[in-house]
Amino acid sequence: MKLKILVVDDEPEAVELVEFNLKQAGYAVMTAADGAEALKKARAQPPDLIVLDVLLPEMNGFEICKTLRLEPATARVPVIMLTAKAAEIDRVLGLELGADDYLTKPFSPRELLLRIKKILTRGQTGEKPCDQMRFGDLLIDVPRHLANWKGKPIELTATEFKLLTLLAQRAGRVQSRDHLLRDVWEYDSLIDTRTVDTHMRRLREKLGPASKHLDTVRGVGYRFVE
Amino acid sequence: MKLKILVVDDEPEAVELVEFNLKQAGYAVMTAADGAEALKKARAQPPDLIVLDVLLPEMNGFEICKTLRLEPATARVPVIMLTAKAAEIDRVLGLELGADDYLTKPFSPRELLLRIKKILTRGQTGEKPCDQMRFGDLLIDVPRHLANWKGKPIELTATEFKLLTLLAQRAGRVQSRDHLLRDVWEYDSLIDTRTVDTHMRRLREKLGPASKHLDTVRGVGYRFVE
DNA sequence: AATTGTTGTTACGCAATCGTCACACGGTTG
DNA sequence: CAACCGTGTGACGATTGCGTAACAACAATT
Repeated sequence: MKLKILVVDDEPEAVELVEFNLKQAGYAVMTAADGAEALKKARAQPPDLIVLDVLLPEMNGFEICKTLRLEPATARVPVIMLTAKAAEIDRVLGLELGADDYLTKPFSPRELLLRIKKILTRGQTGEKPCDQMRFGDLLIDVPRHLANWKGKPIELTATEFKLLTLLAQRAGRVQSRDHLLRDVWEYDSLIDTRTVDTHMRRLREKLGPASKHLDTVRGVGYRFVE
Repeated sequence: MKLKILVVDDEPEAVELVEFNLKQAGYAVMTAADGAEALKKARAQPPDLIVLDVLLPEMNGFEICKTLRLEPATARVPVIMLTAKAAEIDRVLGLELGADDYLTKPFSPRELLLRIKKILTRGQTGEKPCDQMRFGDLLIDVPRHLANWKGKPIELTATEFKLLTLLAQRAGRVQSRDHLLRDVWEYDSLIDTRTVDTHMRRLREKLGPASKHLDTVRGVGYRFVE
């Protein structure tokens, strides 16, 4: 019994690429090119997960997501958003839309598969979407945009919070500066700057004792340890 | 019924060398000098495997690979990439491109034949170089950039870790100093080959008892044994 | 317009790391 | 047995990478 995934994107090439990779990975794939088609198919045959591009003609991904959430048949289907700008991430993952994850284009199919697998296996174990993360005394609340240390709030700027969240979500795995620049800052070029270092410093400063979670892996990047 | 292999390279000499060796080994060989020709031939008569040079005029190997993956007729054909720099290996082997293996130039025909044989006999069990490796009490976690010996972490520098990972991934096969320099140090052939010795020494030192996995093959190079 | 807060860049110093050299050791060969 | 070759070992400058601070650009607010 294959798991069904609905892929919504108006670019046929993108759909094909994703579809191929998902089928390769053993999923059953449905596709839709616009919002109306997506809603129709999702209602007729609720999938186990939806990959949803934000930039669509007429009805955009946000509206589709909202609509899906309102209808009982599709309210609980996990959604992964594509092309969300960094500025929109909070909204996407927050309670307003309730997407389960996001990816910024261009993304590697590998990355997408990992996210999908994570979400789908999470469903089996009955865990709720972790918009809240706790590591010891450190609490990160993504939708509320708050970080706590032993109950005491830590005031972080938008960039710092994004950086922290990203590292925490990928806890354990080392993130290179390039990778962080791409995901937090949305730079596609490999420009050599010390921007990441500076923000890591500010983040550590504000985190205080909680900064023990932030590891430097010399010559490679940074890592969040639990 | 001979297995068909498509060789794509713009240098006639390289093609000839590979072609000769493959025919010698009992394969049927098709050749192409550029991307367009390669795609055309691959579509017309899908081969059992493709040897693909990255550096090609006009359309490079990455694009060809992507295109091949998108078309049903060629999507499942294994690809071995040539001339990938060490920095690009992850991308090449990742799901984005989905190559099955790679070789850095210059390579020995023998090496290429081994890789080809391995892939073709592998059959449909889509084994990919996994990102966690265990050898007895030694655990190597690539994304986390960690090495463990009986649960105790071993602190390695970036170069040491790369060296260990590379040897472990090619477990069993002897790696010459030149080969290691190309893959770990990214073909800075200006570097003294004794550098490898020094790093092997440091690696062994830090690995402690786990260094029993690192064999010296006198007059040839080093080998990781399980 | 001025102030405040946030962000990205630049400069610089320190320390970890790297590559090289010189020498010691052991196996190999004649 | 002695000369030789290849490797292990230790030490030492040179380099690199990172943390830090100061600065400039920019936006938001007053």
